[in-house]
Amino acid sequence: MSDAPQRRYQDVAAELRQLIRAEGVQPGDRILTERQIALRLGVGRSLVRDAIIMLEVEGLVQVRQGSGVYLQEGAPDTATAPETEDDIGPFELLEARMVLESAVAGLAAATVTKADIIAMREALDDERRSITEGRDDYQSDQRFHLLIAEATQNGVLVKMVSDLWNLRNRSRMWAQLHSRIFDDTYRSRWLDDHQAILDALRARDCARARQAMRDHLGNVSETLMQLSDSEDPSFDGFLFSTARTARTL
Amino acid sequence: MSDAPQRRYQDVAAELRQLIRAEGVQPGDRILTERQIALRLGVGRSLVRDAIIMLEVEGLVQVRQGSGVYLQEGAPDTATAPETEDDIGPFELLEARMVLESAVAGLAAATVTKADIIAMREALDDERRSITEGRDDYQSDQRFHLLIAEATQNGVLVKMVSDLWNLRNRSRMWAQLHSRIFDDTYRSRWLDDHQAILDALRARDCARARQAMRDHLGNVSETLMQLSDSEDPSFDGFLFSTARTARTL
DNA sequence: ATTGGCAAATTGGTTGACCATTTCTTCCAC
DNA sequence: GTGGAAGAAATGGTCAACCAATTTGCCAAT
Repeated sequence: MSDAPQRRYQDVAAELRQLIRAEGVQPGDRILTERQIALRLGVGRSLVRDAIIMLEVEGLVQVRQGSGVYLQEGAPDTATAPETEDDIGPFELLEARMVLESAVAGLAAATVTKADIIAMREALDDERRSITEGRDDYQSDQRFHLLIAEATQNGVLVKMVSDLWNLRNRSRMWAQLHSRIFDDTYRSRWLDDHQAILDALRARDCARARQAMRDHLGNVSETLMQLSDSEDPSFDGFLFSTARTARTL
Repeated sequence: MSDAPQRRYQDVAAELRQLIRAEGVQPGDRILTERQIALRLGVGRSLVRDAIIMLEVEGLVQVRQGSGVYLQEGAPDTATAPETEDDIGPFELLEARMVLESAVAGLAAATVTKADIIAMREALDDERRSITEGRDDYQSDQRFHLLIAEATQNGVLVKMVSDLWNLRNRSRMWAQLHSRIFDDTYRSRWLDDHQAILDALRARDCARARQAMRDHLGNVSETLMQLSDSEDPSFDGFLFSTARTARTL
Protein backbone atom coordinates (compact mmCIF):
# COMPACT_ATOMS: atom_id res chain seq x y z
CA MET A 1 0.00 0.00 0.00
CA SER A 2 1.02 3.63 -0.01
CA ASP A 3 3.33 5.53 2.32
CA ALA A 4 1.25 6.94 5.19
CA PRO A 5 3.70 8.08 7.85
CA GLN A 6 2.71 7.16 11.38
CA ARG A 7 0.67 9.80 13.12
CA ARG A 8 2.16 11.27 16.27
CA TYR A 9 -0.74 10.39 18.53
CA GLN A 10 0.02 6.74 17.89
CA ASP A 11 3.51 7.18 19.28
CA VAL A 12 2.09 9.00 22.27
CA ALA A 13 -0.42 6.17 22.76
CA ALA A 14 2.45 3.68 22.80
CA GLU A 15 4.32 5.77 25.38
CA LEU A 16 1.15 6.07 27.39
CA ARG A 17 0.68 2.30 27.46
CA GLN A 18 4.20 2.00 28.72
CA LEU A 19 3.56 4.69 31.32
CA ILE A 20 0.45 2.90 32.56
CA ARG A 21 2.44 -0.28 32.96
CA ALA A 22 5.31 1.51 34.69
CA GLU A 23 2.93 3.14 37.17
CA GLY A 24 1.47 -0.25 37.99
CA VAL A 25 -2.09 0.91 37.46
CA GLN A 26 -4.65 -1.81 38.14
CA PRO A 27 -7.84 -2.40 36.13
CA GLY A 28 -10.53 -0.09 37.46
CA ASP A 29 -8.00 2.39 38.80
CA ARG A 30 -7.76 5.96 37.62
CA ILE A 31 -4.70 6.79 35.54
CA LEU A 32 -2.91 10.13 35.46
CA THR A 33 -4.87 13.17 34.30
CA GLU A 34 -4.48 14.45 30.76
CA ARG A 35 -2.48 17.44 32.00
CA GLN A 36 -0.11 15.30 34.05
CA ILE A 37 0.48 12.99 31.12
CA ALA A 38 1.12 15.91 28.80
CA LEU A 39 3.69 17.32 31.20
CA ARG A 40 5.26 13.93 31.79
CA LEU A 41 5.64 13.11 28.11
CA GLY A 42 6.47 16.66 27.10
CA VAL A 43 3.68 17.02 24.56
CA GLY A 44 0.56 19.12 24.21
CA ARG A 45 -2.63 18.07 25.86
CA SER A 46 -4.53 17.65 22.58
CA LEU A 47 -2.03 15.05 21.51
CA VAL A 48 -2.65 13.24 24.77
CA ARG A 49 -6.39 13.46 24.19
CA ASP A 50 -5.96 11.92 20.72
CA ALA A 51 -3.88 9.11 22.17
CA ILE A 52 -6.48 8.46 24.87
CA ILE A 53 -9.21 8.23 22.25
CA MET A 54 -7.14 5.58 20.51
CA LEU A 55 -6.78 3.58 23.71
CA GLU A 56 -10.48 4.06 24.39
CA VAL A 57 -11.46 2.69 20.96
CA GLU A 58 -9.14 -0.23 21.61
CA GLY A 59 -11.01 -0.88 24.83
CA LEU A 60 -8.10 -0.29 27.17
CA VAL A 61 -9.42 2.74 29.06
CA GLN A 62 -12.66 4.49 29.87
CA VAL A 63 -13.09 8.27 30.08
CA ARG A 64 -15.48 10.05 32.44
CA GLN A 65 -15.82 13.80 32.23
CA GLY A 66 -14.98 15.69 35.35
CA SER A 67 -13.65 12.52 36.91
CA GLY A 68 -10.72 11.11 35.00
CA VAL A 69 -9.49 8.31 32.78
CA TYR A 70 -9.88 4.79 34.13
CA LEU A 71 -8.19 1.56 33.14
CA GLN A 72 -10.93 -0.64 31.74
CA GLU A 73 -11.82 -3.60 33.93
CA GLY A 74 -10.80 -6.88 32.40
CA ALA A 75 -8.25 -5.28 30.12
CA PRO A 76 -5.49 -7.69 29.17
CA ASP A 77 -2.50 -7.31 31.44
CA THR A 78 -0.52 -4.39 30.13
CA ALA A 79 2.54 -6.42 31.03
CA THR A 80 1.75 -9.48 28.94
CA ALA A 81 0.35 -7.96 25.75
CA PRO A 82 2.58 -5.12 24.63
CA GLU A 83 2.76 -6.24 21.00
CA THR A 84 -0.43 -4.55 19.86
CA GLU A 85 1.60 -1.79 18.27
CA ASP A 86 4.57 -3.75 17.10
CA ASP A 87 4.58 -4.79 13.52
CA ILE A 88 3.01 -8.15 13.05
CA GLY A 89 4.82 -10.95 11.30
CA PRO A 90 3.27 -12.29 8.09
CA PHE A 91 3.26 -15.85 9.31
CA GLU A 92 1.82 -14.99 12.68
CA LEU A 93 -0.97 -13.30 10.79
CA LEU A 94 -1.41 -16.21 8.40
CA GLU A 95 -1.69 -18.62 11.29
CA ALA A 96 -4.42 -16.48 12.83
CA ARG A 97 -6.21 -16.33 9.48
CA MET A 98 -5.96 -20.09 9.14
CA VAL A 99 -7.52 -20.58 12.55
CA LEU A 100 -10.33 -18.09 12.06
CA GLU A 101 -11.15 -18.13 8.37
CA SER A 102 -11.28 -21.88 7.94
CA ALA A 103 -13.81 -22.12 10.76
CA VAL A 104 -15.72 -19.19 9.26
CA ALA A 105 -15.78 -20.88 5.86
CA GLY A 106 -17.18 -24.03 7.44
CA LEU A 107 -19.96 -22.06 9.07
CA ALA A 108 -20.62 -20.06 5.92
CA ALA A 109 -21.25 -23.26 3.99
CA ALA A 110 -24.26 -23.82 6.24
CA THR A 111 -25.67 -20.32 5.88
CA VAL A 112 -24.71 -19.12 2.40
CA THR A 113 -27.47 -17.79 0.16
CA LYS A 114 -27.82 -17.57 -3.60
CA ALA A 115 -27.13 -13.83 -3.49
CA ASP A 116 -23.90 -14.48 -1.58
CA ILE A 117 -22.76 -16.98 -4.20
CA ILE A 118 -23.44 -14.50 -6.99
CA ALA A 119 -21.49 -11.76 -5.24
CA MET A 120 -18.59 -14.12 -4.66
CA ARG A 121 -18.56 -15.18 -8.29
CA GLU A 122 -18.36 -11.53 -9.31
CA ALA A 123 -15.44 -11.01 -6.96
CA LEU A 124 -13.61 -13.92 -8.57
CA ASP A 125 -14.35 -12.60 -12.08
CA ASP A 126 -12.89 -9.32 -10.98
CA GLU A 127 -9.83 -11.07 -9.59
CA ARG A 128 -9.31 -12.94 -12.87
CA ARG A 129 -9.53 -9.68 -14.78
CA SER A 130 -7.11 -8.08 -12.36
CA ILE A 131 -4.52 -10.78 -13.03
CA THR A 132 -4.77 -10.78 -16.83
CA GLU A 133 -4.59 -7.00 -16.92
CA GLY A 134 -1.55 -7.11 -14.70
CA ARG A 135 -3.14 -4.85 -12.10
CA ASP A 136 -1.31 -5.06 -8.80
CA ASP A 137 -4.38 -4.90 -6.69
CA TYR A 138 -5.73 -7.13 -3.97
CA GLN A 139 -9.16 -5.55 -3.71
CA SER A 140 -11.06 -8.51 -5.12
CA ASP A 141 -9.06 -10.98 -3.05
CA GLN A 142 -9.98 -9.19 0.14
CA ARG A 143 -13.53 -8.74 -1.05
CA PHE A 144 -13.94 -12.48 -1.62
CA HIS A 145 -12.76 -13.34 1.87
CA LEU A 146 -15.02 -10.71 3.41
CA LEU A 147 -18.02 -11.99 1.46
CA ILE A 148 -17.48 -15.42 2.99
CA ALA A 149 -17.56 -13.90 6.46
CA GLU A 150 -20.67 -11.89 5.59
CA ALA A 151 -22.39 -15.09 4.48
CA THR A 152 -22.37 -16.27 8.11
CA GLN A 153 -24.78 -13.43 8.93
CA ASN A 154 -22.70 -12.82 12.03
CA GLY A 155 -21.49 -9.21 12.32
CA VAL A 156 -18.88 -10.09 14.92
CA LEU A 157 -17.22 -12.60 12.62
CA VAL A 158 -17.29 -10.09 9.77
CA LYS A 159 -15.59 -7.53 11.96
CA MET A 160 -12.93 -10.00 13.04
CA VAL A 161 -12.04 -11.01 9.50
CA SER A 162 -12.05 -7.37 8.48
CA ASP A 163 -9.70 -6.55 11.35
CA LEU A 164 -7.27 -9.23 10.20
CA TRP A 165 -7.13 -7.73 6.72
CA ASN A 166 -6.60 -4.30 8.19
CA LEU A 167 -3.64 -5.62 10.14
CA ARG A 168 -2.25 -7.10 6.95
CA ASN A 169 -2.72 -3.92 4.96
CA ARG A 170 -0.93 -1.90 7.58
CA SER A 171 1.92 -4.34 8.10
CA ARG A 172 5.31 -3.06 7.00
CA MET A 173 6.68 -6.57 6.73
CA TRP A 174 3.79 -7.77 4.63
CA ALA A 175 4.27 -4.92 2.16
CA GLN A 176 7.93 -5.85 1.94
CA LEU A 177 7.16 -9.50 1.23
CA HIS A 178 4.44 -8.58 -1.20
CA SER A 179 6.79 -6.44 -3.26
CA ARG A 180 8.73 -9.57 -4.18
CA ILE A 181 5.83 -11.19 -5.97
CA PHE A 182 6.67 -10.50 -9.61
CA ASP A 183 5.27 -13.75 -10.87
CA ASP A 184 1.59 -14.01 -11.70
CA THR A 185 1.75 -17.78 -11.36
CA TYR A 186 1.12 -17.42 -7.66
CA ARG A 187 -1.96 -15.33 -8.13
CA SER A 188 -3.40 -17.75 -10.63
CA ARG A 189 -2.89 -20.57 -8.18
CA TRP A 190 -4.62 -18.59 -5.47
CA LEU A 191 -7.48 -17.87 -7.83
CA ASP A 192 -7.88 -21.63 -8.31
CA ASP A 193 -7.92 -21.99 -4.52
CA HIS A 194 -10.67 -19.41 -4.32
CA GLN A 195 -12.67 -21.23 -6.96
CA ALA A 196 -12.38 -24.44 -4.95
CA ILE A 197 -13.66 -22.66 -1.85
CA LEU A 198 -16.58 -21.24 -3.80
CA ASP A 199 -17.44 -24.68 -5.16
CA ALA A 200 -17.49 -26.12 -1.66
CA LEU A 201 -19.74 -23.31 -0.47
CA ARG A 202 -22.10 -23.82 -3.40
CA ALA A 203 -22.33 -27.50 -2.48
CA ARG A 204 -22.98 -26.43 1.13
CA ASP A 205 -20.26 -28.84 2.18
CA CYS A 206 -18.94 -27.54 5.51
CA ALA A 207 -16.02 -29.90 5.87
CA ARG A 208 -14.85 -29.32 2.30
CA ALA A 209 -15.14 -25.53 2.63
CA ARG A 210 -13.09 -25.62 5.80
CA GLN A 211 -10.49 -27.84 4.15
CA ALA A 212 -10.36 -25.69 1.01
CA MET A 213 -9.74 -22.52 3.02
CA ARG A 214 -7.07 -24.28 5.04
CA ASP A 215 -5.36 -25.48 1.86
CA HIS A 216 -5.55 -22.02 0.33
CA LEU A 217 -3.89 -20.29 3.24
CA GLY A 218 -1.39 -23.14 3.39
CA ASN A 219 -0.47 -22.41 -0.22
CA VAL A 220 -0.12 -18.72 0.47
CA SER A 221 2.08 -19.47 3.43
CA GLU A 222 4.26 -21.80 1.39
CA THR A 223 4.72 -19.21 -1.34
CA LEU A 224 5.64 -16.49 1.10
CA MET A 225 8.01 -18.85 2.82
CA GLN A 226 9.91 -19.36 -0.41
CA LEU A 227 10.06 -15.63 -0.98
CA SER A 228 11.28 -14.96 2.53
CA ASP A 229 14.84 -14.42 3.45
CA SER A 230 15.44 -16.58 6.47
CA GLU A 231 18.54 -14.53 7.24
CA ASP A 232 16.37 -11.54 8.07
CA PRO A 233 16.41 -11.18 11.89
CA SER A 234 12.69 -10.38 11.91
CA PHE A 235 11.83 -13.53 10.00
CA ASP A 236 9.15 -15.31 11.93
CA GLY A 237 8.43 -18.28 9.71
CA PHE A 238 10.12 -20.78 11.96
CA LEU A 239 7.83 -19.76 14.77
CA PHE A 240 4.62 -20.25 12.89
CA SER A 241 4.78 -23.36 10.84
CA THR A 242 1.42 -23.63 9.21
CA ALA A 243 1.91 -27.38 9.17
CA ARG A 244 1.59 -27.25 12.94
CA THR A 245 -1.62 -25.30 12.68
CA ALA A 246 -3.14 -27.45 9.95
CA ARG A 247 -2.75 -30.54 12.12
CA THR A 248 -4.92 -29.09 14.86
CA LEU A 249 -7.80 -27.79 12.77
CA MET B 1 -20.18 -2.74 34.30
CA SER B 2 -20.60 0.89 35.31
CA ASP B 3 -22.51 3.67 33.56
CA ALA B 4 -20.13 5.44 31.18
CA PRO B 5 -22.22 7.79 29.06
CA GLN B 6 -21.34 7.69 25.38
CA ARG B 7 -18.77 10.23 24.33
CA ARG B 8 -19.86 12.80 21.76
CA TYR B 9 -17.15 11.94 19.24
CA GLN B 10 -18.65 8.49 18.91
CA ASP B 11 -21.94 9.97 17.77
CA VAL B 12 -20.09 12.22 15.36
CA ALA B 13 -18.20 9.20 14.04
CA ALA B 14 -21.50 7.45 13.40
CA GLU B 15 -22.84 10.49 11.57
CA LEU B 16 -19.62 10.68 9.61
CA ARG B 17 -19.92 7.05 8.52
CA GLN B 18 -23.40 7.82 7.32
CA LEU B 19 -22.18 10.93 5.53
CA ILE B 20 -19.45 8.98 3.76
CA ARG B 21 -22.02 6.48 2.58
CA ALA B 22 -24.43 9.21 1.48
CA GLU B 23 -21.72 10.95 -0.53
CA GLY B 24 -20.94 7.69 -2.29
CA VAL B 25 -17.25 7.95 -1.56
CA GLN B 26 -15.28 5.05 -3.04
CA PRO B 27 -12.32 3.32 -1.35
CA GLY B 28 -9.18 5.32 -2.10
CA ASP B 29 -11.11 8.54 -2.63
CA ARG B 30 -10.68 11.61 -0.50
CA ILE B 31 -13.56 12.43 1.80
CA LEU B 32 -14.65 15.92 2.86
CA THR B 33 -12.12 18.04 4.74
CA GLU B 34 -12.30 18.36 8.49
CA ARG B 35 -13.60 21.91 8.20
CA GLN B 36 -16.31 20.98 5.71
CA ILE B 37 -17.47 18.09 7.89
CA ALA B 38 -17.54 20.34 10.95
CA LEU B 39 -19.71 22.85 9.11
CA ARG B 40 -21.92 20.14 7.65
CA LEU B 41 -22.58 18.43 10.96
CA GLY B 42 -22.69 21.64 12.96
CA VAL B 43 -19.94 20.70 15.40
CA GLY B 44 -16.46 21.94 16.20
CA ARG B 45 -13.47 20.78 14.24
CA SER B 46 -11.81 19.09 17.22
CA LEU B 47 -14.83 16.90 17.61
CA VAL B 48 -14.53 15.95 13.95
CA ARG B 49 -10.83 15.23 14.48
CA ASP B 50 -11.66 12.93 17.40
CA ALA B 51 -14.24 11.09 15.30
CA ILE B 52 -11.75 10.71 12.45
CA ILE B 53 -9.19 9.23 14.82
CA MET B 54 -11.80 6.68 15.85
CA LEU B 55 -12.48 5.75 12.23
CA GLU B 56 -8.74 5.64 11.61
CA VAL B 57 -8.14 3.22 14.48
CA GLU B 58 -10.99 1.12 13.16
CA GLY B 59 -9.20 1.03 9.81
CA LEU B 60 -11.88 2.80 7.81
CA VAL B 61 -9.94 5.90 6.79
CA GLN B 62 -6.37 7.10 6.39
CA VAL B 63 -5.19 10.63 7.21
CA ARG B 64 -2.42 12.45 5.35
CA GLN B 65 -1.27 15.80 6.58
CA GLY B 66 -1.65 18.62 4.11
CA SER B 67 -3.58 16.40 1.78
CA GLY B 68 -6.79 15.15 3.32
CA VAL B 69 -8.62 12.16 4.72
CA TYR B 70 -8.94 9.13 2.46
CA LEU B 71 -11.28 6.16 2.59
CA GLN B 72 -9.04 3.18 3.25
CA GLU B 73 -8.69 0.83 0.31
CA GLY B 74 -10.38 -2.46 0.92
CA ALA B 75 -12.59 -1.09 3.65
CA PRO B 76 -15.75 -3.15 4.05
CA ASP B 77 -18.61 -1.59 2.12
CA THR B 78 -19.99 1.19 4.27
CA ALA B 79 -23.39 0.06 3.06
CA THR B 80 -23.17 -3.53 4.22
CA ALA B 81 -21.47 -3.23 7.59
CA PRO B 82 -23.11 -0.46 9.63
CA GLU B 83 -23.49 -2.55 12.74
CA THR B 84 -20.08 -1.85 14.21
CA GLU B 85 -21.64 0.61 16.61
CA ASP B 86 -24.91 -1.14 17.32
CA ASP B 87 -25.16 -3.23 20.40
CA ILE B 88 -24.19 -6.80 19.77
CA GLY B 89 -26.50 -9.65 20.63
CA PRO B 90 -25.26 -12.17 23.22
CA PHE B 91 -25.84 -15.14 20.96
CA GLU B 92 -24.20 -13.53 17.98
CA LEU B 93 -21.20 -13.02 20.23
CA LEU B 94 -21.33 -16.55 21.59
CA GLU B 95 -21.40 -17.96 18.09
CA ALA B 96 -18.30 -15.96 17.22
CA ARG B 97 -16.58 -17.15 20.38
CA MET B 98 -17.49 -20.74 19.55
CA VAL B 99 -15.93 -20.39 16.12
CA LEU B 100 -12.76 -18.69 17.30
CA GLU B 101 -12.05 -20.01 20.76
CA SER B 102 -12.59 -23.69 19.99
CA ALA B 103 -10.06 -23.46 17.17
CA VAL B 104 -7.72 -21.53 19.45
CA ALA B 105 -8.04 -24.17 22.16
CA GLY B 106 -7.16 -26.86 19.64
CA LEU B 107 -4.03 -24.99 18.62
CA ALA B 108 -3.12 -24.22 22.22
CA ALA B 109 -3.11 -27.92 23.03
CA ALA B 110 -0.18 -28.25 20.63
CA THR B 111 1.81 -25.34 22.03
CA VAL B 112 0.97 -25.12 25.73
CA THR B 113 3.86 -25.04 28.20
CA LYS B 114 4.15 -26.06 31.81
CA ALA B 115 4.10 -22.43 32.88
CA ASP B 116 0.88 -21.87 30.98
CA ILE B 117 -0.75 -24.83 32.72
CA ILE B 118 0.29 -23.50 36.11
CA ALA B 119 -1.12 -20.05 35.36
CA MET B 120 -4.39 -21.58 34.17
CA ARG B 121 -4.67 -23.70 37.29
CA GLU B 122 -4.27 -20.58 39.38
CA ALA B 123 -7.00 -18.86 37.41
CA LEU B 124 -9.35 -21.77 38.08
CA ASP B 125 -8.49 -21.74 41.79
CA ASP B 126 -9.35 -18.08 41.80
CA GLU B 127 -12.61 -18.76 40.05
CA ARG B 128 -13.52 -21.45 42.60
CA ARG B 129 -12.80 -19.03 45.43
CA SER B 130 -14.86 -16.37 43.69
CA ILE B 131 -17.89 -18.67 43.55
CA THR B 132 -17.74 -19.90 47.14
CA GLU B 133 -17.27 -16.37 48.42
CA GLY B 134 -20.23 -15.24 46.34
CA ARG B 135 -18.19 -12.61 44.55
CA ASP B 136 -19.96 -11.45 41.42
CA ASP B 137 -16.84 -11.15 39.37
CA TYR B 138 -15.84 -12.61 36.04
CA GLN B 139 -12.19 -11.61 36.13
CA SER B 140 -10.87 -15.14 36.54
CA ASP B 141 -13.20 -16.50 33.88
CA GLN B 142 -11.88 -13.99 31.38
CA ARG B 143 -8.34 -14.56 32.54
CA PHE B 144 -8.60 -18.30 31.91
CA HIS B 145 -9.82 -17.82 28.37
CA LEU B 146 -7.11 -15.27 27.65
CA LEU B 147 -4.42 -17.58 29.01
CA ILE B 148 -5.49 -20.24 26.52
CA ALA B 149 -5.06 -17.76 23.68
CA GLU B 150 -1.69 -16.68 25.04
CA ALA B 151 -0.56 -20.31 25.06
CA THR B 152 -0.70 -20.30 21.26
CA GLN B 153 2.17 -17.78 21.29
CA ASN B 154 0.31 -15.91 18.58
CA GLY B 155 -0.25 -12.24 19.46
CA VAL B 156 -2.90 -11.80 16.79
CA LEU B 157 -5.02 -14.58 18.24
CA VAL B 158 -4.59 -13.11 21.73
CA LYS B 159 -5.78 -9.76 20.50
CA MET B 160 -8.80 -11.27 18.78
CA VAL B 161 -9.93 -13.18 21.86
CA SER B 162 -9.33 -10.08 23.94
CA ASP B 163 -11.43 -8.01 21.54
CA LEU B 164 -14.30 -10.45 21.87
CA TRP B 165 -14.28 -10.09 25.65
CA ASN B 166 -14.19 -6.34 25.31
CA LEU B 167 -17.28 -6.48 23.14
CA ARG B 168 -18.97 -8.61 25.75
CA ASN B 169 -18.03 -6.33 28.61
CA ARG B 170 -19.41 -3.32 26.79
CA SER B 171 -22.61 -4.94 25.63
CA ARG B 172 -25.75 -3.54 27.18
CA MET B 173 -27.69 -6.67 26.40
CA TRP B 174 -25.12 -8.94 27.94
CA ALA B 175 -25.16 -6.95 31.16
CA GLN B 176 -28.93 -7.27 31.21
CA LEU B 177 -28.81 -11.03 30.74
CA HIS B 178 -26.05 -11.39 33.27
CA SER B 179 -28.05 -9.62 35.93
CA ARG B 180 -30.51 -12.51 35.90
CA ILE B 181 -27.98 -15.08 37.02
CA PHE B 182 -28.80 -15.44 40.70
CA ASP B 183 -27.99 -19.12 40.86
CA ASP B 184 -24.41 -20.25 41.49
CA THR B 185 -25.20 -23.63 39.98
CA TYR B 186 -24.43 -22.25 36.55
CA ARG B 187 -21.07 -20.94 37.54
CA SER B 188 -20.11 -24.24 39.15
CA ARG B 189 -21.03 -26.03 35.96
CA TRP B 190 -18.93 -23.64 33.94
CA LEU B 191 -16.05 -24.19 36.32
CA ASP B 192 -16.30 -27.93 35.61
CA ASP B 193 -16.22 -27.08 31.90
CA HIS B 194 -13.07 -25.06 32.43
CA GLN B 195 -11.47 -27.94 34.30
CA ALA B 196 -12.27 -30.28 31.42
CA ILE B 197 -10.61 -27.86 28.99
CA LEU B 198 -7.54 -27.64 31.20
CA ASP B 199 -7.32 -31.43 31.42
CA ALA B 200 -7.42 -31.70 27.62
CA LEU B 201 -4.70 -29.08 27.30
CA ARG B 202 -2.53 -30.88 29.87
CA ALA B 203 -2.92 -34.07 27.84
CA ARG B 204 -2.02 -32.06 24.71
CA ASP B 205 -5.08 -33.54 23.06
CA CYS B 206 -6.06 -31.05 20.34
CA ALA B 207 -9.35 -32.65 19.36
CA ARG B 208 -10.47 -33.02 22.96
CA ALA B 209 -9.53 -29.43 23.80
CA ARG B 210 -11.48 -28.17 20.82
CA GLN B 211 -14.47 -30.28 21.78
CA ALA B 212 -14.31 -29.24 25.44
CA MET B 213 -14.33 -25.55 24.51
CA ARG B 214 -17.22 -26.11 22.12
CA ASP B 215 -19.18 -27.92 24.83
CA HIS B 216 -18.45 -25.21 27.35
CA LEU B 217 -19.72 -22.38 25.16
CA GLY B 218 -22.67 -24.58 24.21
CA ASN B 219 -23.53 -24.88 27.90
CA VAL B 220 -23.23 -21.14 28.40
CA SER B 221 -25.46 -20.57 25.42
CA GLU B 222 -28.04 -23.01 26.70
CA THR B 223 -28.13 -21.35 30.10
CA LEU B 224 -28.52 -17.89 28.64
CA MET B 225 -31.22 -19.17 26.33
CA GLN B 226 -33.23 -20.35 29.32
CA LEU B 227 -32.76 -16.99 31.02
CA SER B 228 -33.76 -15.08 27.92
CA ASP B 229 -37.17 -13.70 27.33
CA SER B 230 -38.04 -14.67 23.78
CA GLU B 231 -40.72 -11.99 23.78
CA ASP B 232 -38.07 -9.31 23.84
CA PRO B 233 -37.94 -7.78 20.34
CA SER B 234 -34.16 -7.62 20.46
CA PHE B 235 -33.89 -11.30 21.30
CA ASP B 236 -31.50 -12.82 18.80
CA GLY B 237 -31.33 -16.39 19.98
CA PHE B 238 -33.38 -17.77 17.13
CA LEU B 239 -30.89 -16.31 14.69
CA PHE B 240 -27.87 -17.93 16.22
CA SER B 241 -28.60 -21.43 17.22
CA THR B 242 -25.37 -22.78 18.60
CA ALA B 243 -26.50 -26.21 17.45
CA ARG B 244 -26.06 -24.95 13.89
CA THR B 245 -22.56 -23.76 14.70
CA ALA B 246 -21.53 -26.88 16.58
CA ARG B 247 -22.39 -29.03 13.58
CA THR B 248 -19.90 -27.21 11.36
CA LEU B 249 -16.90 -27.12 13.66
C1' DA C 1 -22.75 13.00 65.64
C1' DT C 2 -25.23 13.20 61.26
C1' DT C 3 -26.81 15.16 57.23
C1' DG C 4 -27.75 18.47 53.74
C1' DG C 5 -26.16 21.66 50.70
C1' DC C 6 -23.06 24.97 48.87
C1' DA C 7 -18.63 26.33 47.00
C1' DA C 8 -14.11 25.53 45.47
C1' DA C 9 -10.94 22.56 43.13
C1' DT C 10 -10.27 19.12 39.74
C1' DT C 11 -11.11 17.05 35.44
C1' DG C 12 -12.35 16.36 30.77
C1' DG C 13 -14.70 19.23 26.72
C1' DT C 14 -14.57 22.95 23.28
C1' DT C 15 -13.11 26.71 20.69
C1' DG C 16 -10.26 29.71 17.80
C1' DA C 17 -5.91 31.15 16.36
C1' DC C 18 -1.72 29.84 14.47
C1' DC C 19 1.95 26.24 12.53
C1' DA C 20 3.75 22.69 9.12
C1' DT C 21 3.08 20.08 5.19
C1' DT C 22 1.24 19.11 0.85
C1' DT C 23 -0.94 20.35 -3.33
C1' DC C 24 -2.25 23.42 -6.91
C1' DT C 25 -1.40 27.53 -9.72
C1' DT C 26 1.14 30.78 -12.03
C1' DC C 27 4.65 32.59 -14.61
C1' DC C 28 9.13 32.89 -16.49
C1' DA C 29 13.24 30.93 -18.82
C1' DC C 30 14.44 28.09 -22.45
C1' DG D 1 5.27 24.79 -26.31
C1' DT D 2 7.61 22.79 -22.33
C1' DG D 3 9.89 22.43 -17.71
C1' DG D 4 10.56 23.94 -13.65
C1' DA D 5 10.73 26.98 -9.88
C1' DA D 6 8.34 30.11 -6.88
C1' DG D 7 4.46 31.20 -4.32
C1' DA D 8 -0.32 30.99 -3.13
C1' DA D 9 -3.97 28.14 -1.38
C1' DA D 10 -5.73 24.34 1.07
C1' DT D 11 -5.28 20.86 4.50
C1' DG D 12 -4.27 18.54 8.67
C1' DG D 13 -1.39 19.44 13.26
C1' DT D 14 -0.66 21.91 17.51
C1' DC D 15 -1.33 24.89 21.19
C1' DA D 16 -3.29 27.81 24.86
C1' DA D 17 -7.15 29.75 26.89
C1' DC D 18 -11.64 29.17 28.37
C1' DC D 19 -16.17 26.19 29.30
C1' DA D 20 -18.90 22.57 31.61
C1' DA D 21 -19.44 18.61 34.39
C1' DT D 22 -18.00 16.12 38.35
C1' DT D 23 -15.99 15.38 42.65
C1' DT D 24 -14.44 16.79 47.08
C1' DG D 25 -14.58 18.89 51.41
C1' DC D 26 -16.14 22.18 54.49
C1' DC D 27 -19.66 24.14 57.41
C1' DA D 28 -23.99 25.01 59.21
C1' DA D 29 -28.48 23.18 60.56
C1' DT D 30 -30.64 19.54 62.87
